[in-house]
Amino acid sequence: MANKKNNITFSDIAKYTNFSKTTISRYFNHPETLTEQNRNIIAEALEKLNYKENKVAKILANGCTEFIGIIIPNLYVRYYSEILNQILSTYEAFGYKFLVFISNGSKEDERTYLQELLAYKIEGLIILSHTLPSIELANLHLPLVAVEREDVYISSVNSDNYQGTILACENLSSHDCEVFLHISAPTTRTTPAYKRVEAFDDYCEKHQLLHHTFMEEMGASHEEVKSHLTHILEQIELNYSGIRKGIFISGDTYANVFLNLLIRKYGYLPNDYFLIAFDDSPISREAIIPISSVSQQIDKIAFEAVELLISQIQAQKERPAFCEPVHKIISPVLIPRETTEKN
Amino acid sequence: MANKKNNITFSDIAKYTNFSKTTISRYFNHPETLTEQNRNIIAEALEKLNYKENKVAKILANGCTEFIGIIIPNLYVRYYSEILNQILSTYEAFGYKFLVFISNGSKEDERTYLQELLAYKIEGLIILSHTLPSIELANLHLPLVAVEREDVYISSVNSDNYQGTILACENLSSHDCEVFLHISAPTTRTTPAYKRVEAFDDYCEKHQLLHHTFMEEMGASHEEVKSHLTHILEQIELNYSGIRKGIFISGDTYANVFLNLLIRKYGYLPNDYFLIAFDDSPISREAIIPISSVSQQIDKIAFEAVELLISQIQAQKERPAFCEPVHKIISPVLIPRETTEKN
DNA sequence: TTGTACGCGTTATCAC
DNA sequence: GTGATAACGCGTACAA
Repeated sequence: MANKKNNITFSDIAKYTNFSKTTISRYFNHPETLTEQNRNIIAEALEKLNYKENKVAKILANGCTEFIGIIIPNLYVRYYSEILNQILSTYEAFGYKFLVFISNGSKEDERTYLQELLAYKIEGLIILSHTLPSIELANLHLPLVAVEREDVYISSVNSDNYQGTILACENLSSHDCEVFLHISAPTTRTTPAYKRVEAFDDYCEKHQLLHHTFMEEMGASHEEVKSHLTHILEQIELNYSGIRKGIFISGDTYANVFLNLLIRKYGYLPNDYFLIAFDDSPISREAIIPISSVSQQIDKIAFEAVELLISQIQAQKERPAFCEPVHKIISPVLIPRETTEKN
Repeated sequence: MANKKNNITFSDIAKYTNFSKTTISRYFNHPETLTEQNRNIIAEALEKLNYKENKVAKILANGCTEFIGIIIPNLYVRYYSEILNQILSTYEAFGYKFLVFISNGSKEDERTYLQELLAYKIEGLIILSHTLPSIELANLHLPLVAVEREDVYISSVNSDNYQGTILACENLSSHDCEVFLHISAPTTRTTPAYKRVEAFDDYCEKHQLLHHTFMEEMGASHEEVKSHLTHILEQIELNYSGIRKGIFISGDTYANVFLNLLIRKYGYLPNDYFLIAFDDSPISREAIIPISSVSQQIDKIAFEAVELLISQIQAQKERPAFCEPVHKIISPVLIPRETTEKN
């Protein structure tokens, strides 16, 4: 009944039921073409012989792996772990399985991951790492969606960094801030986050507001970040003392550190400080004083990314032609909290 | 040269080089059995025809998927995202690929994930979710390693929760705390974290210390946690005012909330409060006052889990007999920070 | 050292 | 409705 490897196959079921392998296959893929009686016979046999399906064989025969590859920089940054969380959760909706690689920033390694993913015949790729240029990725001729990274030659889903920044500025305006400050790590022009820099400047210049941007490399460790922000805080206290400061910090990990520095200095958040962060990761809500933040709606980004990818997978199956990159934008939402809405 | 699907296979390479498919296969799997000259010829052909390997076919032929399945509760909790991070990173060391499912706590769904994983012929499973009892998992007769969950019938890797708690208590002792308090969410006897409760009680009773355990359901949201801890803090202030309090909080997310409550009340950490948390996730270091914490050495746990799983996979290949469950314990390390080491 | 022939477990294309 | 038969792409006895 079972072969040496103790693996029940269609052949075994076929022998047992006196049908052919074809009929067993149809039982799974086109059950409506069988009589109910025969369906029952097969169902019983499957049960009795304890049949387990083998998708590897299925893939080889019909070419559909239902695999999507993911290359993500790390899971240490909240944004990434949450977006992976949301992407993996789309299994319920779409049924695609995910092969996940963590990229450590080495191009060499990342190319290895790509080869491995291609070898497993992934149907599409979601890429969050920013190591390889999009032109190289486009040359894979594989359905592909980038999330929050350079996306000149490939499809992508991003949050509207420009609009989100405007929301933050408008909130700071509504609190009559007298100087607008932007704290950010350096970004390059092709990066989605660069839009935050642009938007901040645009807004301040349009409304003729006193403003300044602190843009510097913050370092990788918490201690480095803390020391950089300590220095920035000193400058702010020196140059803008006594006036209402609206501070927009790109990234709420930084914002949390900055807030903690203020609290350790004063024991409370001084009245002339108004803080808004970006991302709205849990730390914003859990900070000692809950931090106002621009939420990226990560669940939507993830869902749209998978949906867009699948639509491209299907498009390519029908006509394997070149697809124009599609760029989707998700609107962010301002979550006002205590660092701006004081009472 | 290429077939209709534009897929180069061994056949194509064979025709092109006038070797047989077998020789091409050997080029990859036993290159030493070819002359260097022929190897070069084949290498050139592979290059010229742009051959891409197909691991799906390979799997079907030799049965080795190099897939490991992972079922993890979520990536919202830092411990899980970090352990997934570390597990995925073992690709460098072992080459196994990971199929990841997020379990939402439904048994039904989890069984679906298991079936899916089995259909893809995973060679082993790492399970962190605690939805299904280990007896059911053991019945899969699949190499299996549990991490930080009930593990009566299956192999596991856990941190030494008992020893970690003792380390915490010893530190609090060294600061001459007069009352020992333990704040924890409820745990059940078969859960690894239950050992923290036991160890705390054992230590306090052995040393005849005044002690109390606050064990209550904290709720899922930050706001709920905050409200529970506010209440606990009130009780502590009421019952133990004026004496040195050593507080052991199981989980540094809770510890951070508790610390923030103290700082918002006093503007600083009062001298009679000594705090130690468990887990040492980034929040411990990044809290407004860095929190002393018992580190679980997640990197080691992840590595040992994968290593143990692979050893079981190999053992089963050699003699597919029943394997006694193996339980590995990783020693935690106390990371002293400002909430205990005051100056 | 190299080639032949068959197997892995399923799907697809025809016939019947 | 059902059944042969040939793919799918690679590995491996066994033979040469």
